[in-house]
Amino acid sequence: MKVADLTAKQSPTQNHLLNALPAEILKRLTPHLELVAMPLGSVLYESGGQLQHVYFPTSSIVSLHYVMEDGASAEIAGVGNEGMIGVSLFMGGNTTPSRATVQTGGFGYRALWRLMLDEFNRIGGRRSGALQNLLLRYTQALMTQMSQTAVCNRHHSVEQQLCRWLLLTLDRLPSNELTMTQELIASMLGVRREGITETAGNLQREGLISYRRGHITVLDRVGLETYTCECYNVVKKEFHRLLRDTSSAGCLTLKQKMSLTIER
Amino acid sequence: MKVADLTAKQSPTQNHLLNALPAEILKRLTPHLELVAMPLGSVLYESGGQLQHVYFPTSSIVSLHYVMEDGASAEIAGVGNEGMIGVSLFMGGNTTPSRATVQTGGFGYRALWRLMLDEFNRIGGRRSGALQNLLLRYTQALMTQMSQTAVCNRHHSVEQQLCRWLLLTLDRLPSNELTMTQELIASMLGVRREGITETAGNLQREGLISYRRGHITVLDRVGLETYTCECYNVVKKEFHRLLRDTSSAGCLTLKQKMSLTIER
DNA sequence: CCGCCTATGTGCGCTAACGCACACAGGCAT
DNA sequence: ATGCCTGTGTGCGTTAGCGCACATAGGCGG
Repeated sequence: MKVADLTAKQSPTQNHLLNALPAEILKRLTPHLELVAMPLGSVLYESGGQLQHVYFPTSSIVSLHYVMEDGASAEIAGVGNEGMIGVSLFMGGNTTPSRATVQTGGFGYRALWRLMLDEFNRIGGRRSGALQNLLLRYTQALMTQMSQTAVCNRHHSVEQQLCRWLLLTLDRLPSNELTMTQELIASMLGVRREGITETAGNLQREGLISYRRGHITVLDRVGLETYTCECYNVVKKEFHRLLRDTSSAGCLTLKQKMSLTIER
Repeated sequence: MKVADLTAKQSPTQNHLLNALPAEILKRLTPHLELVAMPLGSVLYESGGQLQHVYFPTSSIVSLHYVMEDGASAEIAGVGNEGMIGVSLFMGGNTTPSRATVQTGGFGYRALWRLMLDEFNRIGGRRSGALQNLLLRYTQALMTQMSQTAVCNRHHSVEQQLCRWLLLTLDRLPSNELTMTQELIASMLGVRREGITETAGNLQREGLISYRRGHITVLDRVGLETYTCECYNVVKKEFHRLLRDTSSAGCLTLKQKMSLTIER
């Protein structure tokens, strides 16, 4: 598939948050949404840097992570087509101590901060605006993800964490294949690369995944769910509860994913 | 000091958030703020439970933590006189997967959720209301704390984490003494009790703290700061940046704390 | 088709933290 | 003053994950 094909198929509604907006607001916003390529590794925000744009990924996945003084890092949360990068704008802080890096290359839409902020504070027919309402709910979902990351980091094994991470990433992608080196996964989870090699090897031996140099294919999603810790489900449920109307749009269902696997 | 003395001295302005509100709003709110005792161990919210009140601690400290299926737990963030319990109300979720438990007994003010929500959505003279603005900034500070907890859990030693935790707790208290068993600290950090015994023993040997059955006194605050990881400072700075005007009110300065130590 | 860069596999020894099993001791209730 | 409960000290063996040092192998560019 060529890049032209990919961009041709892009639409703001592929981002679940944008898709969940009332038609009126989306219409008002659309002319100001800029489609941008988000290549692997590009840094959307540096720690402490001022926000220029708010990003709505469609086919890309972004990792919010903190880089320590000694260079080690740890992911705090991930953001895909279910979410948005730039919550701190609406919270009033405009910047965060964490960094936002593209973890899976793809596309997304962005809008200038001023525009989004105005819309956030705009008053609809009754009390607060629909955008504000939606984004605040998303913020809470994001907080749940952060919390659960903290819990998971404390108590769960690398294997459990890898499964959680694979599942969360998978849920943001249209297919069963992640383009992702073990090195990169390791740096996301904040563990050794060898640790990932080992656990991924186990999962492959168990027939749950298969991989080749930088590509991981999930073969048995349900199996992964039994290997992961409760953290995955906590996050998943909370996203669903808070963003019901938006949680399935444009995303393949489990069934569709399974059939994709079989085709392969 | 008797309980009567303690309650007599209570005022909503001892909570930094309340204190930072414009006089007009605080005046409107005050009649609806109920002073409540918050004894050690009491549960303000159960995981998934509906919020009835929003709490503003004055002399108490509350721990937001997640309890796992196997009973183990981990703290996600702490809330003292700098903050508020019940952010999820404003975010629109009304409930969270985590639990809120009083970790240091004391007092606080609470208000019925309906009232707070109305005030949150009330429109001031210009764009959004002052309460909304303040609480959103607090929410971001809370997110920073959660994020840093995740990072710290991943990369730092028990000793570093204990120092961080002691400092964060100390910053919320009027004196240099924490009333706190090692068992409780361990359950907050999600580590073994023996691990705390050992580390606390080291810190005592180094002359940084001294303790006796359930009471820890910080002797050398600056020393602790050199032992802790960067996480403490990240959280501290971010709180200060986001809530400048509120960050010192009612709180003893370092100097005052040191002199308290010397008096002792 | 070849070479090379980069990703992955594997094997050490090492350490922090765990789990468990006690021994001891402070301080509140009687 | 005397118990006794609860908090603290200590000493094991065990283990997950680390750090390092390589060996191998996939697959892209020439």
